[in-house]
Amino acid sequence: MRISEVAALAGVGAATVRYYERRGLIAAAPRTAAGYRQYGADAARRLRFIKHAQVLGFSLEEIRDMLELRADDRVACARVEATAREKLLSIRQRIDELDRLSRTLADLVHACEHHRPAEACPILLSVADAASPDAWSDAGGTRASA
Amino acid sequence: MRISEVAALAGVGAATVRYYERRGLIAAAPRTAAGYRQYGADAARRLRFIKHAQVLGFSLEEIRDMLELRADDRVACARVEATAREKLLSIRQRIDELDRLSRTLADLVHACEHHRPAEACPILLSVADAASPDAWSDAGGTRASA
DNA sequence: CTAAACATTGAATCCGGGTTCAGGGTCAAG
DNA sequence: CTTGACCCTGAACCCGGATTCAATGTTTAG
Repeated sequence: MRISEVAALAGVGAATVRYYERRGLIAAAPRTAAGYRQYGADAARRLRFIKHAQVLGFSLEEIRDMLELRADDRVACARVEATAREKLLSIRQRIDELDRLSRTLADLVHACEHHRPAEACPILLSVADAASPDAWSDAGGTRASA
Repeated sequence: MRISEVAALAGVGAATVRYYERRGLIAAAPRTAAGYRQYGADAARRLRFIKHAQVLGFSLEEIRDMLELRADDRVACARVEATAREKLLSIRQRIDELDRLSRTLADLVHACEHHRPAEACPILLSVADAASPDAWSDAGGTRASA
């Protein structure tokens, strides 16, 4: 199939496929006599792998490295696992922090429910507790007119 | 204190502080006669809040929006609350996505634990094999944002 | 007084991850 | 044969988020 077909199957644009090729994430596709790239189903799978890995928080470079490990059979699994473990840790950490922030925010929204005047708005008074008390209550405005 | 001091307290570079000022994330600091920016502890707190929010995955623009809630002193509490609610929703969505990702990754890492040779690496199999990209497309497959 | 170590500015650069553009070829239908 | 959809290439551009540079001014310790 041609590039835009494989791209569509993977949910990316044709330009992105070429870009991945340049970046070494996918092999240079065989060409027709006219120079058109030709892809098989495997290419679509590989592209989907890349997208998935990206969604999981891997950078293109990390993904390329993982894909390259396929050549290096002996160590591959362990290295891939190590990379995945690292990502897992950082994702969990992120979840944790977001969770704390969401609880803080939820409390404040809840406290806000009685539509007070702005000077008494609990959010305005203390939203940033999760980060550090008072981060909001100074610097009287975000205006930065130079 | 001067710019590099406050920057150090927040764990960023002085250039970043100026950059944040330009971007409207922090107020323009008062200046000495010579034009040097002067900061108080509040500025450091605000910077730390920004860094923290960034780590949580908020863009500078989102962070600025959050901080601007404070700038609109006159606006009713209701508006503030609505914005906070929006943020809360997006945070929860984020948590949700990350949670799904972490479960997928954890499954894969777990499957990896017996240090198979690369031919059997579950992570690599998902790209190498026509058989089952499912490990990725099922658990992790819900679209990332939007 | 001098030199180091700060500060100022705007502009340029960098990185990641793409997208768009210009200026062509190719192919199938009518 | 022409039209329109597709493809090619390399280069330029975009965005977010900074960082670095150059040219110049200020502060401070010796």
